[in-house]
Amino acid sequence: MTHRVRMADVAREAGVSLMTVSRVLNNKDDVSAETRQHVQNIIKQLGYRPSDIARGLVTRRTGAIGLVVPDVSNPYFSEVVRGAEHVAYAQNYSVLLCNTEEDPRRELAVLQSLEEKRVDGILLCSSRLSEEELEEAISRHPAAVLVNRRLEFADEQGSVGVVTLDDVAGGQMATQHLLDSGHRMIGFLAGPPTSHSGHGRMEGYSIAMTATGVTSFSRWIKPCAPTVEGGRASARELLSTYPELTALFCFNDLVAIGALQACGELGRAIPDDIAIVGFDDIPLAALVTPALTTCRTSRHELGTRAMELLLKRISGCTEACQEIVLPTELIVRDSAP
Amino acid sequence: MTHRVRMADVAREAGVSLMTVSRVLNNKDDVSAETRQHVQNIIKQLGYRPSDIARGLVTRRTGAIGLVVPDVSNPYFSEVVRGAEHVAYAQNYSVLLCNTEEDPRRELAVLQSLEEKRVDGILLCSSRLSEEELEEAISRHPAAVLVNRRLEFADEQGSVGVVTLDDVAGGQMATQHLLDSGHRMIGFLAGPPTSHSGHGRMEGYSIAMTATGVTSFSRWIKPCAPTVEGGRASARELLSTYPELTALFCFNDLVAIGALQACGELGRAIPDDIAIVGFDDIPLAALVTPALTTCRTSRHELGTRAMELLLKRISGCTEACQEIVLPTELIVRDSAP
DNA sequence: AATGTTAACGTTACCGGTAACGCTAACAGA
DNA sequence: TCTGTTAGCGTTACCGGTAACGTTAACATT
Repeated sequence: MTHRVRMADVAREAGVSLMTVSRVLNNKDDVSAETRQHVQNIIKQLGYRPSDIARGLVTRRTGAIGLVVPDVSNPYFSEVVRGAEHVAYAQNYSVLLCNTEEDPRRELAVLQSLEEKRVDGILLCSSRLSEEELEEAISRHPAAVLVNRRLEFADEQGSVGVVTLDDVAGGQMATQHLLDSGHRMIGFLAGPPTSHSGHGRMEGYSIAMTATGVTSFSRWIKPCAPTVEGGRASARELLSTYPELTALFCFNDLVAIGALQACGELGRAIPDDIAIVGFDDIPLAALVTPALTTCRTSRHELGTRAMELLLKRISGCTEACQEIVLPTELIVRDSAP
Repeated sequence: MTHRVRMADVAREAGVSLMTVSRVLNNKDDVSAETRQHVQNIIKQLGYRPSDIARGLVTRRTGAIGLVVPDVSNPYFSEVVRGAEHVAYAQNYSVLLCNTEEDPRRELAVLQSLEEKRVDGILLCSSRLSEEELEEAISRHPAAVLVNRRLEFADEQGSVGVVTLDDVAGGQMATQHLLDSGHRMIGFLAGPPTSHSGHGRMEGYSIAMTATGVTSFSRWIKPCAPTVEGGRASARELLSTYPELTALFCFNDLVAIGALQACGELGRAIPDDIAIVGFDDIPLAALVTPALTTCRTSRHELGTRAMELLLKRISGCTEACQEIVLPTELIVRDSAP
């Protein structure tokens, strides 16, 4: 291979100017049908591929979206990614996937790198940045949408789009389900203290408990790592300290599965001794024994809606393109019938 | 925001030439320490970010890798992605993630788009393309590594890197484990007929069976979709047709879990009536009841090794940069003790 | 006939960087 | 004193496209 074929080669070979080739490539008018066909033949014959780089330099648009997630291998985010990717592809955008590996410094580095790549917009999932860092980062990008995180002080009107789950309603629904079954001593394995979703779910839990007249439940709230092991360890501790608990509401399904294991080890039968409710309805939730009662969240829809919102904002929509809150759905299975 | 700040702005503000700014940005010599510091101050003050687009146009390198997978939300691939992404990031490459959604036409489209993006190389996982299409696509890219797929006719020496699992050894090991436990009537749920991995695992199965003197086992081989539901349906059929089977070796863990469910429905106890072995050791494998005996494949390592190989090839390594075969490891749990 | 109009194409000036030189002053060595 | 070397910086020509104009010939209009 001596030289990559470029537009000038096509133009020379076809006996036309650069602009005619450009017009053919971009399906513009002002080209006769025969010339167009002829140029297309030459393009195919030469195996020419236009350079998005050169095009991007002059058009100031890259057709690329930066998609930032804490961890692709987390099934939660990988489904979000898939949804987002699907929508982007359908509208001829490409996706630059960036893992932060849950590291805020890396998140900042990644956001800077996306700036240098001149992406047309960013989709930022579950950002771990501080309010200031986040605002700064967003302001430096032409368009941005946050998933599962909101800005407290949205100082500039509509400077960013937001897509979240209705965690409060979800937490309330899950807790109410347990309350309706007669439970009153309900513990909450709250997930990471920094998680915004966790706070929302806790708020829903509190609302339901308070509304039913249960008080002094705050000692039954225990933070934990959002993993099977985290749930197992914290459930053991919580159930040992407060053996009177008859139910557990868990930050997510992984934690709930850990709680399942802990109950097994402590000889507490599910759901007879302890009822358990998770969150997310990951595929695993239906497969464990007993199957998990949980709040379903459509992660795929989270991704699609967020990407749709972002592309709209890139196209200039500012009103009615700011916030979307997705509902959750209670899925009743064996762990809390 | 009137105008994005560019290098010329920095140069003017700092009272130096463009090249001096460029040298500072790229950490080159021939700049005095004080000038360097001064320019860096101006850069920070102006919030300047160099344009990878413009840089890419002149250097002919983008620092981007195209990563093509059938489905990110498949936990198998999402771990490969994570491994690959980690290595790329560590070497200052960025990753363009592309989902083919298991569609060969979309795979072709994605590969063409990556050409236009002028990526420095591609990492292609479990390609569903035909031999010819694959060769063509690879030849059009500056560097390429295949994962879980090999070219039959590697006509050009070292035109592509390959990273695969030792499916044959894995299949043999899994089958041998069952044989060692005294089983002779061992069925094989083979996965999709088009899967290269499936073929390898079947070969390992055949070798072990034949070596132990078991013959006419080919009727016990049944293809199936690589999913829980696929495994369940095929296991039901296979066990109904050949109730004499005492063990099942499964294409992957999802299929094995489906088989688990089928056995439950048919009233066959595991492992007493039927022993089951899966493949991959996905996180779920340890969590189902009974826990799955399976062949562990390090998907993360598949990703890291493949990306390392690709980056080496991009750097010009052609010898000793062609093929890597990763071993598998038998993980014995309750489903086939 | 003179003057629009329009379809179909070509010219040129960038987009924002870097490579490859060129230049200059200061200092060393012969 | 003259030449060579080197540190430190500047000039210029691209990289491969597109936007914004020109241009031209054919035809319609007045």
